[in-house]
Amino acid sequence: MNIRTVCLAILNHHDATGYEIRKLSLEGEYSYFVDASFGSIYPALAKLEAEHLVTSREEVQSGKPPRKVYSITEAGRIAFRDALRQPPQKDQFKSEFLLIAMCAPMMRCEDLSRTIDIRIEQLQAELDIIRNASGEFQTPAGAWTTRYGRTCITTSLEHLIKHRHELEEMAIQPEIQPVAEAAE
Amino acid sequence: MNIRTVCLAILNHHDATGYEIRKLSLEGEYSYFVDASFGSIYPALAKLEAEHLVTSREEVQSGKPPRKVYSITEAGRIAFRDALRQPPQKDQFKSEFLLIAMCAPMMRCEDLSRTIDIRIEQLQAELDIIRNASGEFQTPAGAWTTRYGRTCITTSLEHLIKHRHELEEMAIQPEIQPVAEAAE
DNA sequence: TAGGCCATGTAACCGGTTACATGATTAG
DNA sequence: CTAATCATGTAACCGGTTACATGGCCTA
Repeated sequence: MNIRTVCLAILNHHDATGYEIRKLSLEGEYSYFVDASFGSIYPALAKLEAEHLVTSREEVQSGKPPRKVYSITEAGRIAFRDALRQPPQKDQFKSEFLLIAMCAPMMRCEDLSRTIDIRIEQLQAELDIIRNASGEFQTPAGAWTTRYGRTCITTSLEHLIKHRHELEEMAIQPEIQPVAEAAE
Repeated sequence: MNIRTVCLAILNHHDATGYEIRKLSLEGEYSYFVDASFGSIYPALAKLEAEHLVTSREEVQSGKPPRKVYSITEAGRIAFRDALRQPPQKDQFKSEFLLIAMCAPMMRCEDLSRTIDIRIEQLQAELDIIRNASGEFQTPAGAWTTRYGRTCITTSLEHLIKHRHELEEMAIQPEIQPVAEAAE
């Protein structure tokens, strides 16, 4: 999934500036697809314009820098439709967390617990993003996608909360100091 | 999650050649983390060796090309442990399929159905990989990771099977030809 | 006999990120 | 007064992929 196609996808259902596209790709309904940075979006838009797949108009605003609003052209819609039709490449679910989980026995319990906490927070943050996206006007297809995402993330979160202790038990337990005798 | 760390992770629990590391990253228990190609693995291993984090020995085989078997060193184990301890970067779940789902209304029903079929096959293939990985000798942590992965993928698959028709109804329905009158 | 598997490695390329340059406005 | 938000864009860099080079053995 390259930036180019994502730009077309977003412009396909509403006009937007490069700045807005980045926000959508990080926080909005499009965050499942990419995390795009300015350094990739602006050149992609410029290239799409050169190919006449999008057009742009400058909107001068008082107080703020002028916005360059892009719109998709008919040729762009066709190009996008064609891109959609060809078989999608394999979804990728890459998790650094799982690598850490797999190596639990070589971690100190406190480090592992902290890592799990962070992971839980990340999953909750993703659910928040989805909840916010659901609030906005959405197409039925957008709503379907949102429900799908929510289901997957919720399952992941619940499994992690339910089974984290099993993993934590595998970590290196802090040696109980024999100073305990002093308490007697 | 860079290739370098993945090589260390694999070598951390058994010796391997570059060729084997690639297979593990594509099909084995490590497929959650990367899909690494030769072009990245061999240079990574060479660099790790130059840094004394791994060592290698050549094993001549009859009939087959000689294997270069890598082992992790004590310094490598320490470097890996340190890498594990720092907070993991956000997991990424990037799905081209979801982008297509979001655009269901602009697709022909047959194309959409085909895409969903492919996606289901992919998910089933991933489950097969996990099932095979479970069969092998595994550490408890490996088993935990495997269960986690299986839970997430199973949920995804079941949701998709259960709700695919809702999405398919949104696609462009093939126009019913008024030739139907002929049947009367 | 064609294609796949084993096995290692290099070079060209490319898609992306990071950091930089610029600058006004607004909220804390 | 500081930090964040709005807003666009470029240049250097980097981590990876793709394709190439090489070659024997085994299976269909």
